[in-house]
Amino acid sequence: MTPPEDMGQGKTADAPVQPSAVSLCLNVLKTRPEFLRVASARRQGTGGFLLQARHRNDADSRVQIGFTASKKIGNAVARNRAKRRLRAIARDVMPRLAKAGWDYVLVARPGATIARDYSDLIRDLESALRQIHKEKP
RNA sequence: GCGGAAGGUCGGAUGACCGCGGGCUUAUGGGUGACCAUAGGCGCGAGGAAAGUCCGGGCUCCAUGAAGAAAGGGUGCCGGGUAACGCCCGGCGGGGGUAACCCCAGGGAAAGCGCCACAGAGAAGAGACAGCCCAAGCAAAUCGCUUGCGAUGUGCGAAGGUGAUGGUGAAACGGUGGGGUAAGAGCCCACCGCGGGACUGGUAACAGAACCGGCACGGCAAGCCCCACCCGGAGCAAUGCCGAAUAGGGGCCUCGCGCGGAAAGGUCUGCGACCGCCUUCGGGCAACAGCAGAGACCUCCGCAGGGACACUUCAGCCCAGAGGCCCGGGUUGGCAGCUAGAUCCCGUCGGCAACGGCGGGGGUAGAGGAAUGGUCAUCAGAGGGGUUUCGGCCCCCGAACAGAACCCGGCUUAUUGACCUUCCGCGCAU
RNA sequence: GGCCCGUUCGUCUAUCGGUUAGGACACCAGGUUUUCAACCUGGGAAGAGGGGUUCGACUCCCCUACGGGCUG
Repeated sequence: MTPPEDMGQGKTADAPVQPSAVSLCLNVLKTRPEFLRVASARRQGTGGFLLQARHRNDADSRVQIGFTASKKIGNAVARNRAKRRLRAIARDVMPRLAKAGWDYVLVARPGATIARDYSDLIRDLESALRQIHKEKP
């Protein structure tokens, strides 16, 4: 497995303007209107979760990510665990495949998000991002 | 050894890499600065229930304070513990278990009201009904004879007696046995039950009990209620501060601006020493102190009324506004509250215990859409499955319930198992 | 987070501690009709779960589960 610090250092060396992986993931969607806007745009289901995405038509080039786990997932422990796993795969995949100026929302699925193998979740997100970017508006 | 009972402890360990939330800190850059950004370093980071929100508090705000009463709600054997509790401890009473032990909202039903379906004669203060007994009387039968009277038993039987008997029912106005009687009945007796109870023990609940009473007083108060005690309401999304933005609002409702007095002060009117200014030297102007007066206003006092106080009273405050309700507009920022507290551990003393006193020691989650995740390694692991030469070895599976949101004390509920302590019953050995 | 309320046939709802738990719509069967609808007749179907009080609980009390509302 490639050491992540090598990858990060290489990126910052090439393009210092681009935000690092950490700051990228810190932009989190919070309010209900933001979530509703993203949900009304494109969506792509996978084995472990549902991905929603939308290109904000503004000058801001940041990437924003939101996480959703409804009461269907289970009790508070299960909901938190699902969000953590989604956050973990987003941290892994998003710096490589996310497009500037887009909002993404990851919606947990009952059972699957917690039970599915971690490497499968990574592959799910990679393929889902490719699909969702391929779609024509 | 088997089967039980009670109480307690733990809630996997170590490590690697990549990440998360606070805190402290270093460097660089920016900024006058508070500070911000980036990169590092150090250290900390969920529970026994963090849960349910069922009780009790702290804290904050609301109402000016005190008292009282009503309403409403809660608690309910006794004593103790506690900040407090509906919690805990120790007793008492009742029930269950061979026992260890467990369970119980466990005050009052002679203060009153209400209810007790169906069944049953009857369901609450009681007598009706059926039945039983029976004087008079009636009927037929037998016997005697003086032939229309007497006797005997039988049947019916108004009035009267009786409360034993009565398919029932959750519950039936004491039970069993004997005596007694026309039939019966605590009518009488024995035992049991019940009620009262001097006295004794105990702080008390309560226990024991001489003696008395022939027996009345059914159940339900988690039905209303009575008694005793407790309780103001809302909740950290409370609340305070800073900033931004909008507005500088609208509507509805309730009650009000009264009377009398005082004159210390303000005020006003008159007089006005000294000083000041002006002067045509006559005086004039202004005004402090002082004196006298006035009572419009301020002020003060009294009375009446009103006001918000959930109600009433009193006190206080206010009196020209005071108050209540609703609608509309803006913001979705920051800081505080925010974690050391009725705290935990150890020792010792008091206490049966809950707990308390004293001494010593320990401590770092504090987020704000919300932090613990991912990939692994080693070890531990009650036990289960497979294999077996029954010593074992090897392989596989193998933690549950669950995440702080102001903080504590309890209760309740969920939960993988393991371990420890004490106790009871049975069996075996000595 | 905090504060409240509720749970009865498939659905919406009644029900002074004593019932076989009532009604409407829906469902099923039969009748009517050439057939369908409508109509008529009949039928099935419920007290969230657990404990307690009581002779007896949908009803009263406690606990749990689930659902809903309000709140800056």
